[in-house]
Amino acid sequence: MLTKLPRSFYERDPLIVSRELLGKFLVRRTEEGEIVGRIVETEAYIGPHDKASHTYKNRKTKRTAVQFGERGHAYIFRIYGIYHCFCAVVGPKYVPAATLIRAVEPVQGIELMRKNRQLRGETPITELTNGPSKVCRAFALTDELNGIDLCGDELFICSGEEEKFEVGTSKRIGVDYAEEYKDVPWRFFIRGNKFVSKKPRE
DNA sequence: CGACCGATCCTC
DNA sequence: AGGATCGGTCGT
Repeated sequence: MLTKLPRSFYERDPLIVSRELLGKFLVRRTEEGEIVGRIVETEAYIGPHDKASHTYKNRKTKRTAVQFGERGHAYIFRIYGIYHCFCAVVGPKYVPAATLIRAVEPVQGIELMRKNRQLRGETPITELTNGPSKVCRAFALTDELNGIDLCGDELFICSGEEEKFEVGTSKRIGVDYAEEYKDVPWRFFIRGNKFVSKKPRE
């Protein structure tokens, strides 16, 4: 039994929210069916001080605007021209912050995920959603869904039957340019889970 | 306006 | 190890 997370869940310290999103269920409803994945890896980006964040120095642009709005909305952005990343806007009001969903464990709608990924040939299930842009492909998350309310019915996150797990932390992936913020332990993952994107060095 | 580059992934 | 591919960002 899945219960949609209330907005108050997102309106807390970004590091707490990022950690507590582990084990929760990401749900996407499309015309073709419902897709569900268990979140196994997240990262926190906390403007305005975090040099890895798009909202560093409170940079407010067309792209980053949703991070300055109501908590609990989707921040979806394009990366390397061809991929997307999906975050939940989190934190106290007026602090632009987001939790990047880096990996999920497929739970439901697995064939639809495969179709959305447009992969040729057989791909092991562990390769389906073990990275932020793979999650976006599998869950059909594109620019049009940027800013969508995660308290709505198209894309949302639920609590449910939570298996017990240990939380691991590490530095974030792909932000080595961020100077004194490049090594902060703001990546969270379920220890030992097969669907985590990269072998963590804790 | 031009140059540079990225919260990535796939193929060689 | 390198390429895809384009909008954000910043310097001229």
